[in-house]
Amino acid sequence: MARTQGSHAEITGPRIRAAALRLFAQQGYAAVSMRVIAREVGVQAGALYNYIPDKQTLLFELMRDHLVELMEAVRPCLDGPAEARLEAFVRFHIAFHHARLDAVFIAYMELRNLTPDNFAEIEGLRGQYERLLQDQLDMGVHDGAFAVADTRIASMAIIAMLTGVNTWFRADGRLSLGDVQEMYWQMVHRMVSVGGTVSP
Amino acid sequence: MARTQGSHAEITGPRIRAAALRLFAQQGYAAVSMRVIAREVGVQAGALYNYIPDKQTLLFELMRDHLVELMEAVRPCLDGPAEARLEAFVRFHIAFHHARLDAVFIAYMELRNLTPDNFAEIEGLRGQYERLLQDQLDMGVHDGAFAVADTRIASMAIIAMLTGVNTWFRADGRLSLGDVQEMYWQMVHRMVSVGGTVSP
DNA sequence: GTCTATATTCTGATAGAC
DNA sequence: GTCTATCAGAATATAGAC
Repeated sequence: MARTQGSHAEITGPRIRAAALRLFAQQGYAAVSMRVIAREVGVQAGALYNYIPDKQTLLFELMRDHLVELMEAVRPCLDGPAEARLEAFVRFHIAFHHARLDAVFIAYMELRNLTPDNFAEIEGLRGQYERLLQDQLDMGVHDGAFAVADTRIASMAIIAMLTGVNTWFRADGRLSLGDVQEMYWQMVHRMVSVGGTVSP
Repeated sequence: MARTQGSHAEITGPRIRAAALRLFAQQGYAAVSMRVIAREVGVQAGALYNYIPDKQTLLFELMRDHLVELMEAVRPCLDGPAEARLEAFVRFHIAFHHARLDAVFIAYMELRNLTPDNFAEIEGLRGQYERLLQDQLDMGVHDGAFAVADTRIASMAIIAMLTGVNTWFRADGRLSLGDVQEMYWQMVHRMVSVGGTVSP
């Protein structure tokens, strides 16, 4: 039997998430009403509740899905010699985050709008990613490939520096994404190199 | 003649700003109502409008005052040889921002809640501060004190790295603020030094 | 699966008494 | 300078028709 007219289960769910992602990033979670999300999708506000239990869960799942995808995508960067792994991580972080401006923005800016339980889960995922970089630095120091006074501080500094690219880089500017990846890798390389020297 | 009972003009204004600063930082501008601010101060919502024209202006002035204070406080860091100026800037940025967690948070997170005119003014002030660091790097490169491929990129990277301290550093942790200032200066020093070498 | 209608609470801002 | 009362509208979420 044909589907009831006006029924679009397979596409409405993803469209709600896509609209919420963009609107939350542009205006903020608290400033975006369920009615505005519904209008963007082309349904009435009540229909949203066929797909999401409430607004809070919608926010939480957007953040969780982003971080889970990040953790899966970073895996290929963890093979090879220490310096190659770090370079791969730097280039990956910049490219992955540039391709997901809205999700990155939300994952950083809307933490305070999560319930305590949801906040704990998101912070756990973020901590795993930060720990990943710290482990890379620890192994490089152990190998003698890197010289870093405090790998926890260095990993936080590097992640902040790389994520900061999203605040100013636009693909139509004077630099390509490849230019930016190259320059950031040079800066990170200098930061962690033994004796402050970088071999050519 | 004695002041009307219940009248506290001199202290209510600053208390409104202090309460708004803290609440906006904790919950976000859009999530904080005028009634909640008023309750925090200990007055009724209507009384707030003796001190501020509207909620938007309250947010704008908090951000503007923070950035104006930042621009004034950074001035003493701009004297001396290139390397000393950069070290002073690094230490200053970390200390100044650590002492103003709420204002820094708001100045970064609530930009999207400003009207276009107010946004332009705030972005102008932030741009002045970023340009200040870039000028320092330019002068150091010109002197031969620094080797930096792109001073604009390097200044954005350094500011993001330094501001990121606010996301994880707490004074009761394993490191003192002085420890952190020292380690970040070492990392920045390595990043900008000629030939990637750092003299002892 | 989507609609309309609704319950309940809250919102920013103003008017006028004191 | 602060209060109370109020306006006009928006918020999240639910109920029940189709």
